[in-house]
Amino acid sequence: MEYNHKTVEAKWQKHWYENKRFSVTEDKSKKKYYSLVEFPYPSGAGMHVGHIRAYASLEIVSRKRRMEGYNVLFPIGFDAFGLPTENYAIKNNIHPRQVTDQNIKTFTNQLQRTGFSFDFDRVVDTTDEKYYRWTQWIFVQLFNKGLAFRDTTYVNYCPSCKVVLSNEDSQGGKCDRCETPVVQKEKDVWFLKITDYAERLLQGLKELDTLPRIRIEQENWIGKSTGAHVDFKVKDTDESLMVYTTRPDTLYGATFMVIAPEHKLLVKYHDRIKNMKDIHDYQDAAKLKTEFERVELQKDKTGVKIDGLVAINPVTNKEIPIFVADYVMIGYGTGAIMAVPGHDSRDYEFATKFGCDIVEVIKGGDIEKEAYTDTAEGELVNSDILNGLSVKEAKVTIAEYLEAQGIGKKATNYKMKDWAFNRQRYWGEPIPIVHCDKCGMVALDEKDLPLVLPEMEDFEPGEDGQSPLANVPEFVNTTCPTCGGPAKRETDTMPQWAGSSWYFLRYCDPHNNEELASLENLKYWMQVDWYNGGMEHVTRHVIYSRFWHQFLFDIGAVPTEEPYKKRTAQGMILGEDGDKMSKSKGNVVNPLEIIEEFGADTLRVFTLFIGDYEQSTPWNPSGVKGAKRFLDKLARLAEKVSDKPNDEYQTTLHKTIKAVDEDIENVKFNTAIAKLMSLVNELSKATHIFKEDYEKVLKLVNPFAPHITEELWESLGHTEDMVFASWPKYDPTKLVESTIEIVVSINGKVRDKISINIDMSKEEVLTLAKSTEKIQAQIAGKEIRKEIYVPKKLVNIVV
RNA sequence: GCCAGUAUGGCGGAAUUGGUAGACGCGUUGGAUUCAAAAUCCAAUGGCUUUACGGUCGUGCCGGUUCGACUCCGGCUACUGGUACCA
Repeated sequence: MEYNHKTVEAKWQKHWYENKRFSVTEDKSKKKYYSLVEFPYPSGAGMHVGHIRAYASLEIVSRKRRMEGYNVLFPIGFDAFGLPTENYAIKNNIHPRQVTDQNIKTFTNQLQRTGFSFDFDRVVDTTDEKYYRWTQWIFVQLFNKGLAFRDTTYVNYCPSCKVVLSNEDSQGGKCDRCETPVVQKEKDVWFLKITDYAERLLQGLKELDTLPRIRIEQENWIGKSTGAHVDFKVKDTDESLMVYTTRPDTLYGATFMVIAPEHKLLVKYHDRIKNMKDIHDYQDAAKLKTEFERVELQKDKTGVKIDGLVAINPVTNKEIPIFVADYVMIGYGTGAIMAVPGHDSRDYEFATKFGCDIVEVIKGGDIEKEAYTDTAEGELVNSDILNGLSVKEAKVTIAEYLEAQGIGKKATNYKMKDWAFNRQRYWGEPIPIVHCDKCGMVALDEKDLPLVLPEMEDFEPGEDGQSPLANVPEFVNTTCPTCGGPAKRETDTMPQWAGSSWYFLRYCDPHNNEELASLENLKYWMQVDWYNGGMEHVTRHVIYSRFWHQFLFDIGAVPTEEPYKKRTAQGMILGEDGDKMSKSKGNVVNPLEIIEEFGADTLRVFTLFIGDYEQSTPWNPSGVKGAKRFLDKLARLAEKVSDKPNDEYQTTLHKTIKAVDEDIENVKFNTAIAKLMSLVNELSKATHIFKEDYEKVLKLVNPFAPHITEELWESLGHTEDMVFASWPKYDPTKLVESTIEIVVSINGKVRDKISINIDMSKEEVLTLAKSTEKIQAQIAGKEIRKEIYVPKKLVNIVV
């Protein structure tokens, strides 16, 4: 019998959602479990099968946890501010609000058609003013603690989107969204001082249960390094030029210095510098270079020697030249370096081009040819007090020496930069700050939040990177909350990362109008027990949200320092052609089409069966029917159900219960399903199936295919639905077989198989093994040198 | 460049405290059922070789350890992701 997936699935979806089977309350009598998936950006294209797969993992876990007796919070929401919606709205002359509402409707429908057990009473929408009121509130707290500030910098600017981009949004010199080459533009922008939390963000990773590659990616992003600050006297001035170096032990090899084009030394001593015009020209040229060009041109070092200023190496006391070059960045360390060309390939290249001295200070290479950089270990030479020491010893000695002389001390640096927190577009949270001539920048009072986005007709961005909000005088012109005088509102909006940095907190108390979420609810639900999302969000989103969470912890708004206990990341489903799914390539698979033809259960099973969950894998359209056949077979087993127990398949059944349980916990959904398929194959060969056993099977399959299993469960006479039925346990005594088959090999090559009793001794097994016809033929006339018996596995005879 | 991951049949992928390589699924071939088809069921399915029994080769490449290596060690190659003048 084949079941009709359309009627069955519609029936159970109606039952679940109308009866709010997945809506939870803070029931303190039960253990809680909080499973979190990254909420989607509700694009106009709707979901693709990748979304289904991303959510399916914790959908399985959540349904399993419910059956295990947990009170499960499994929420969903929409990260709905953003450029695609705004661009679509402009193009089609519709308000982004309307577009967003429509897209959310589409997504919700798709999610429900797939049978996801989300708590739809807790849906959050970042563009809802009841939500972004609290996003703004958090910003105000950050601002009041000095963690939100404005600074003039050169920023990445996309001339097409007409927005300023963070470094993260403009990788490879191209706009993340539209691929237009990015240009540099001077602008006053908002920053969040995430660097203040760098060390804590790094330390907090120790507590996080995650794969090494996920942890390492975050560690690299934070980029901690340790070394020293060293002062280099500038000759004939009181000035010291401070550098940061991770290799103070190579100080004797520092034969010149390089400062970034933006370095303030150039301003302070401009009248002493004789070639100031050359330097100005160089600075101007550097400004024009985009990040992309800097990277592309990295092989060709450029720079200008400062004529009029000379530094002194503090340990050799030699005069060394100072250069300006854009391979030194103003934003990292002190914006100045000591160049050790003998042991740094960048410095080597620069020294060769500009004719600087190259001194070997660590033995082992040939600095005539190239920089010797394999210097994690080695022996110091040409280094006076360090001569003969190992690198390790030299680091200690020089550090003590520098401190004693007062010319340097240990220092730590982080690659991570402050978070550029702004966007010059309409469809984002307005930044709740007022600019007053008298009082400066003033945050809005809590009672004046939310600062609502004004209704507008025209969302075209202003010229010159201005936000469209600047075109609305009613919005811009206001009064100062402090002095009451005339003032102007900030017109930038927040970046997309804002709303997603705390949404998991709102789920704990989504309708609270007094605070972002009550401490009581947060204490019950937090931390998130398991958070699954994309590998691409491991650095930015996860770090940004951890930063906000640590800050909220510091001001007492949340009860835990870290938000997440465990983090996993799913692999992508690629198009049939092996490329990333994208509209432009035309290889997107629409889940609704699969649901129509094969059913939601089939789609769910197949997206998890297709490959290892944490690995990317191409979509295989013909494979879908395999999942469908499995479910049809499972349904057909109902015909064999009987009240009589059956011993035929007990070992397989209990082994499968154990394995499926473990596989789900270990994110091995593909093998869990494979083992269920094997079990169903075996059961379909059995003479009959004991009813209780069939129920166990249905429970195991239920998290993967909830509709059909509910239907079959009901057909067995159950009136309570399966959602809270108990998860099956295996019986350890049934895992052991009395008779097993083992392999007999000669010199490691399999020659025969024998059936043995589980408690036969080694001697008995070996005797039996040697007695078979095939083995006799193999060992006849040969000398047996060694006999190996691996209990329950194999016998190996060496001849 | 650096960091991480991956490499197994026609395809997606299983199997690592070293112990039957290819579970499970797709596809293919043959058969049953059918007026026929779809669906379903049964069987076979890594290469070469053999009528068959069997033999032999085989987990990206080269070498090593071991009774035994997809698994461990040394040396490469290719692809994917992240990151990048980070001092």
